Amino acid sequence: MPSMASSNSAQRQSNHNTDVNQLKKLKAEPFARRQNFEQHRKSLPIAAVEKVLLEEVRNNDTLIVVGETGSGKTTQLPQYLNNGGYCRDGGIIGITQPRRVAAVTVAKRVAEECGVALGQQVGYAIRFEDVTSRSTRIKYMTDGLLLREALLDSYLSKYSVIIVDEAHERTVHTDVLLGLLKTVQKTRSQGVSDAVNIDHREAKNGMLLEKHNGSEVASILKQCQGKKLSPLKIIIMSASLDARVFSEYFGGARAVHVQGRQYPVDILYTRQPETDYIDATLITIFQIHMEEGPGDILVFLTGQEEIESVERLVHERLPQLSESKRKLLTFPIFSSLPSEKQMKVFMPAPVGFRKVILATNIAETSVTIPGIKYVIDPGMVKVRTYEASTGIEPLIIIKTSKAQALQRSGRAGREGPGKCYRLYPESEFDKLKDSTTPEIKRCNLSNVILHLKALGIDDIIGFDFIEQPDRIAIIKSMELLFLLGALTEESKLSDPVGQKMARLPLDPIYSKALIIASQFNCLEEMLIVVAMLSVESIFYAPREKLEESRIALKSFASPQGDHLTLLNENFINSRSVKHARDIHSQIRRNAEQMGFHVTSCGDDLLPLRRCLAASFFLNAALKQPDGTYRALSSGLTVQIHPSSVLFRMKPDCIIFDELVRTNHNYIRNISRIDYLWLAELAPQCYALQE
DNA sequence: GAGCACTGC
Repeated sequence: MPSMASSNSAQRQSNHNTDVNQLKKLKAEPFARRQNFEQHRKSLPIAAVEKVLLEEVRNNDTLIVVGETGSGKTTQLPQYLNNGGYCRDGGIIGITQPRRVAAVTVAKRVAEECGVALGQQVGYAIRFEDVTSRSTRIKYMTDGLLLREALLDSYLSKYSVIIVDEAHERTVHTDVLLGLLKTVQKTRSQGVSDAVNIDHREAKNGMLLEKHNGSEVASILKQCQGKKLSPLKIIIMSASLDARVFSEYFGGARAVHVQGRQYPVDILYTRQPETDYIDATLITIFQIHMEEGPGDILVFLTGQEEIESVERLVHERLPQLSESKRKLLTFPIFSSLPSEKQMKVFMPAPVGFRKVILATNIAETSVTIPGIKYVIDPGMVKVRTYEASTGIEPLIIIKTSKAQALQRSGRAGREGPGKCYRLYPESEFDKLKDSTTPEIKRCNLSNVILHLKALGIDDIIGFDFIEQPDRIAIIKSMELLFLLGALTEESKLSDPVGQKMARLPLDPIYSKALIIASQFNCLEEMLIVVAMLSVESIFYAPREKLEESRIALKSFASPQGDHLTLLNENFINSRSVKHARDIHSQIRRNAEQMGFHVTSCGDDLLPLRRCLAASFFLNAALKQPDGTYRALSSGLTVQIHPSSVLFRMKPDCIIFDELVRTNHNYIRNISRIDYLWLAELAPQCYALQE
């Protein structure tokens, strides 16, 4: 790897500087820090191509930048563009990230490098947090947030450049954003002068259409009036493997490659396929521990259950080793683990000990753990899929893609040369898919459709997605939106229901529940229920204290069902509670802005259950003689999940929030309703039989 | 009487 030499020397250089700075600390700190940043910036691989990049951006409306880990593209390119004059007329350089932490940490770093206060020239915006000001010129944000902004300003007119970072991850948000940007760019470059002259009576709902002839460019928002729209530069940043996909999508856009900076990682394969990858994992952990030099081990497993069993097995075998070799510590990490426990993986091991981190996918991109020298990759991953026929989203365990295997092995080369043990033969690696199936091909599309419709894009099947979602999945989701009253018979966004639903940052069913609750005078209560349903369970039951947590839970139980239980906080996950509170205050504000009256039904919670029936009617189920339930819309036989407060009570007619398939079809978060309410409140689905 | 990968608005 040619970049290695320069990387090492750069490191020595900066260490030397740090020492010198310590001596001058009192007098010259700000200056020294700036100088340090300057040195660091110049040492990044991307610095060598600054001029080339600026020239390519000048000559091309769309550019693909391919850069591996450590190239510096995320922090540097926006600064180059700023210096290159792309903010001159008040334009903003927007950089999107799939994850919130990335947006925040990169923005902080860049503000420091620029020597400005965060939120001034450099800022960030994520849900619940807007750290920008009128002077902000470089703005980091989540891609989902930019999509929301597009609902208010469909031209994204305040941005002169939009950089879509980590595009290879292909989240739903990224894919929808790419489609939108393509349309916006076209409109801004050719339709601008026409559009500004459009008769305003034609403009409705901030329409943004793909065709730009005559009155169809009705996409004029008030804020665009009298404003001269400048062309939009789009930059797509991606890791190397799939640059061609992006280039083709943007009409053969140019791609520039930027060298990465990573330490070399030795990849080792097994000779034969493993029949039991858990056992193979265990053997590999101990093999590394006995034979290899110091350095921590990162193991990629598929879920909590595997992590806990490997942890148990390691502890069972440890006593078989000689005493001096027992210095091995395990640390689990997965997203539902409370943050205090997650934090433990970041603590350095005591002297002489080796850490083994047992992780899910969370360690692939979301969390970077220092000290990792060895990666064990069994090659499996648990993913959510979508079955259009039933609407179920089952989790299944599948083989990783090549890109994913590469990402995992890269985790061993962040601080020095490392090793990655792939627990399958090299011939198997060659058979893996190049990249992971994009999320848009395996998820429920109702929110995507609602969003596109609100942007004025009516032809969803004809929409120019980078990868077309399944036709059946589109139709299924449109059906759902129609039954909820969000779409008209002509598949247009309905006014006001569809319009209001699109404005709320929630699942369509939850938005509908808020709209109905505002009419039934129980919005106060429904805002709480919906906020709680929108987060992972706030109840946390560690295995070792299962009984205790059950007793604590019982004191909250409402005999009317789980939704009412959520209204009534000892075994509570504080991260979930905070998240629910944030969502609650956001949607309450949204509701008020939309003119909803936030009133309470007081002690009589009957109207609340009627609202639940009126919005979750597609998730209604009837008890059958054998105590199981029949889900009315899918016809599936389902069972109440044992975690439900109604598990033993088994009311005749219920609505549920979600259906999960494990050993059985389990329904979760359930409320008792009256069967007759369905015909009364959802006649579009349930006609009374004569 | 069960166990759910990861994000995001």
